[in-house]
Amino acid sequence: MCYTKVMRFEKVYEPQDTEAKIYALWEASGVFKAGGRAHEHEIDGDKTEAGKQPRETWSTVMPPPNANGNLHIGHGFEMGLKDILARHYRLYGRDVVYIPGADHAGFETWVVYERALEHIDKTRFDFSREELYQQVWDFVANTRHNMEIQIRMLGISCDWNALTFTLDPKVVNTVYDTFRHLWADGLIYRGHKIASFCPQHQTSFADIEITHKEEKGTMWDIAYPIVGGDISATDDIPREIVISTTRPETLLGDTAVAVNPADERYKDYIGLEVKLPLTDRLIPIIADDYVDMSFGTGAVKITPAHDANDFGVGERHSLDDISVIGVDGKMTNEAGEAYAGMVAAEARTKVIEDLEEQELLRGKREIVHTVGHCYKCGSVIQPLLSDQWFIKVRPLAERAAKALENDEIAFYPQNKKNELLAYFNELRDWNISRQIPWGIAIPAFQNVDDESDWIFDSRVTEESIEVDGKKYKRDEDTFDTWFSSGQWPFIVTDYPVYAESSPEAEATSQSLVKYYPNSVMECGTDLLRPWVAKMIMLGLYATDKVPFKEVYFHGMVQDEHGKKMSKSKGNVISPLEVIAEYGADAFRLGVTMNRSAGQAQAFSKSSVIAGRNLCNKLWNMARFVQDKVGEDYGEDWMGADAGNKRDDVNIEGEHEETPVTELDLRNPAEHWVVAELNEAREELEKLLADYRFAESVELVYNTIWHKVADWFIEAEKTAINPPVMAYVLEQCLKLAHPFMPFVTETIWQSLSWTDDLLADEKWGDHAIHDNKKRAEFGKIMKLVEEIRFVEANIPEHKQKDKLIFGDDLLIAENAEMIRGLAKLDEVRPLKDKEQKKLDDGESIGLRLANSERVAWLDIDEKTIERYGSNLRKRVEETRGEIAQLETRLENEAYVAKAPAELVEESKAILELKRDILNRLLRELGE
RNA sequence: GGGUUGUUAGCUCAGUUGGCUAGAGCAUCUCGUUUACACCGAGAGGGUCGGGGGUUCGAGUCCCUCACAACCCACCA
Repeated sequence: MCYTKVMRFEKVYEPQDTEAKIYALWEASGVFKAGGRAHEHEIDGDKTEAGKQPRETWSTVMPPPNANGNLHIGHGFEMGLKDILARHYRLYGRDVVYIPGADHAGFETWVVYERALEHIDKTRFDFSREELYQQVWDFVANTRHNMEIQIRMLGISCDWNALTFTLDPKVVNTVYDTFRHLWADGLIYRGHKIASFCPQHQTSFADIEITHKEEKGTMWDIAYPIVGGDISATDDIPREIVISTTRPETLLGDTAVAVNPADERYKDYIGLEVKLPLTDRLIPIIADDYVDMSFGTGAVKITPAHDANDFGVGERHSLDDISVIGVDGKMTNEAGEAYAGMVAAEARTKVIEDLEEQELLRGKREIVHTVGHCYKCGSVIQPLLSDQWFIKVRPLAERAAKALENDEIAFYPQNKKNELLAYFNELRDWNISRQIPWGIAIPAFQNVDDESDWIFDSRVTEESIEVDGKKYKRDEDTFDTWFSSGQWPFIVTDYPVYAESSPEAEATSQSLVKYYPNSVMECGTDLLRPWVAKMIMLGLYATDKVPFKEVYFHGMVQDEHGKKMSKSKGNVISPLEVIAEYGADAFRLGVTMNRSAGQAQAFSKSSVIAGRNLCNKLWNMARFVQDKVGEDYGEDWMGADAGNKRDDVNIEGEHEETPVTELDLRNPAEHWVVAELNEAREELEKLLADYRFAESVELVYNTIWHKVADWFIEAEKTAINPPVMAYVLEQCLKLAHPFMPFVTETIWQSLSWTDDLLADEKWGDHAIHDNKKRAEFGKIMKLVEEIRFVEANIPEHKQKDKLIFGDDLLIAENAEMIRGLAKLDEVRPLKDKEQKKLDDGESIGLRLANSERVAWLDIDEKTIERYGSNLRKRVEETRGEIAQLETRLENEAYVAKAPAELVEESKAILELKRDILNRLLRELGE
């Protein structure tokens, strides 16, 4: 492995020039592999060696992005967040794995392929399942690795060796295992019931795949003539029953009319028969509680084959079901000659016309109702009676709910737990079969002589098989993609399922078993129900464990104006375009800043710009440090040939960074910066443990820019101390690396004294500071700020001032630093004659009163007067603050009830403010 | 019809358990070529925290209520 020094410090950081090279470096090194490079060289040694404890693991899996698609901004966000965590925990020496995935995207890809078929005037029905599968496979082959390249562009530190494709054999095998176990446990059944069909795609959907939209529609009142019965005896009761419907075409499949048993209006009708309009059939009038008396006419047509509720009614009353609409959305032969072959919408018009002709239409009104649509093509969903595979979901959902109630999984934000609980509590049986060929074939075969005889068999490539002398025909359906991806965490870690063998027995050196359950699942709120819920249910079922210990939901990234991004609106922002313009680090920072868990928020370009600026700032800081430290820096501990050694991996584990033990902190600024960096690191650890990403970015930004660059580097310019500068830079790079990996690594590779990879660095020991010295720098900062304030507030004041100090050791010891920071002409002690003037009560300049220092700026009286008005403003402010504090402390209830420290603090601040006021007044000569 | 979340500076958003002067980035204004950085430095302006009420010594934060917005769920024909 060769890390040739290819990087040079250009004036401006150009991410486009280096990102790909840096990623290649990482990937080749093996740092992203499960456990990192620890097992490859001696850093952590052999785990079996006595005394060595296995490192604590940290793991996460990627929601597999569509293998053939392009990453969208949500992917970039989600992967960026996980990458922050992965890199962060590597820095802490954890045994980390971030497992990538690639999704065959069953339905999505199928839709695209079907469209391509249309172009060559073919349909799916022209081919066998195998042919179609192979064709789709070839169709997507050339774009198969599209998104993998894009993940690299984002700098994601995932273990490519662990990459799992959703059609990999191990996925299929485990999915079959699960299916078989569910079957054996009686949780799989072949359901003859209403399923939601998309007539365009000719497949059924799960409830969750249907989008409901409010739409205007028409409700028709239709008269069904009553046949027979003795109701004719009374003339005032009409010989018809009027029902209301929005879907008159389904009337052809009616097998009853229902009324509420408690409905006085229809009491006498129950048990009678009506003639179903447009047909010759007689259907009964039945009573069922399901009917809402207050809605419409209080009488409902019952079409068991085309409405889920009606199906239920039909079951209760043993009604026939007649399918009048087929899977293609067209009327079937059952609908009668006049309608067969028409699409449902046409049939509706014709039915209305025919009813009108027969004078059976009694009313018509416009209403707004909700209609289910295909989430992909927008077609109106047809509820059709069909045979599908279902999972009895109650036992799974109840177990999952219990795990949630027992807090086995922590949720960020917390309220998502309740949302999920509500979902588990209302979840109904899950249709897991799909009528598309691109997916995992369902391993089930049906006895050709006995429709009800289904067997499990994984020989899905055989169209028919023979078992015990009986011939079986395979099911042509495939699994719902969520059924397989719901098993993702234990599939990708090869975790032994159904307790067939112990996890310990399975664990080999290459095994990822120890990474299950995952430390965290991080994904968008949109995946709560379709994915996270399924993973919890199936994870518990297959492994007896929750699949992850914590779940973090990020909110959806909207466009710059807070609108949902969608292709149809044309407001989609591509992460790749952002990266091309600003770099991957800037993208990652920008998208992470200003966000909180679970909250949908607008994409903010200005945040990306802020991120870009930070990269540049850090870059230039590094250039400066390298320049001051010199090319030879580090030779004394790396050996004289250090410069040449850069060309090889430093596998001897020698010092690759500034040895902390050799650090000699020489001035207050150095003590201060060391303390600030130590605190930032501790704070960062806490923030990330709570998944407070935005605040973490802010912390890093603020530390690097407003602490290290603005104060430490500026202070250091007056007294260069190479080891400390180098150390501070290294700490900054480590602090920032999880958030902006490319620029920090590029810098690491460009510095003369660092070696190996920043991505494989650990937080080592940190330097020790002296608190008193640190506090001194705080005082120096206050003084400098006051000087800057004074100078900025004197109109037309351009000269460089001198600072004169009296009996003030702090200024005396740090005169040069203060001069540099405040851009003063000179900092010098009081001269005798000035002391005399002071003794005589004369002015020697502007007394700096706000910072508790004995010091003056040599400004003449006229200038001081000009400054006076500003000073008076400050006096007023201070008086206001004092008044506020006094009022608070005079409030007996406050003093009695507020915590003692708070009261003490208030008192202390009051003292300080009074002191400041006195000085200000003195400055003004009042 | 139910449920959830939100409404804080011009814009995009932070603000964990109520604690005193509400923060950041970007934008704006003034000044500044100074040993890295104009993708820069120094300084400044800008908020009655959606309206109203309540609890509390103290409310952006808790409670009630109203308004508006977004999202999710739902079998009303």
